[in-house]
Amino acid sequence: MSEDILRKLAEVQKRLAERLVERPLPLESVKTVGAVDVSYRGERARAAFVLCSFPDCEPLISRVVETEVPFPYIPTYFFLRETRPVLLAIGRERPDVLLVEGHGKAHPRSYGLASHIGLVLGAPTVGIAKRLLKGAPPGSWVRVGRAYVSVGHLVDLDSAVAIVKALSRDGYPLPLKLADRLSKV
DNA sequence: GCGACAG
DNA sequence: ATCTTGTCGC
Repeated sequence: MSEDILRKLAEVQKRLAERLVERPLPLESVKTVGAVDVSYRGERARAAFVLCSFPDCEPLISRVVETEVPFPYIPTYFFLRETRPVLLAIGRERPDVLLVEGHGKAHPRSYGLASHIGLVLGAPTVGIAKRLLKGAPPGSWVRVGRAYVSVGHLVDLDSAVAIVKALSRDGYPLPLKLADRLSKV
């Protein structure tokens, strides 16, 4: 992937970031939560989606899909690689809020995978990552157990943190652990 | 040469 | 993420 292309993609990320909306998502309005994670087998990606009740995390629906991944993994351009498998796994399901394995606003250009998925679906998303990215804006994330939480779309950080805290089991959101396990079968 | 490195 | 054995610690 050429430097020129990446430079242009970076500009696209900055432009799309301006369209993200941050607003409260009352816990009382959250009845279901979704989670997506992706694993790899060579050139193939295996994405798993799990729909759970909130906040008790009872699994309601799950789906596992496998697809080609045309893009390599490039830090801060992660969305290029995982958008397709993630969207295929989600299908037509529309949880009240979706947890995505990867950063949201906690990104050098405030536009991680969780932000992109939220914008594409026009649905509330929260970014969850195990490690912090260097250029993340100060105050764009909060640590909940082992997870770094940041806003994706249609939710604010306070709401995102409250939601993740309610789903956290042994230091990590349970729905994501379920999706992670499913993707690795 | 040095630092950074979501998954 | 994935490749991979034993090993340290609670």
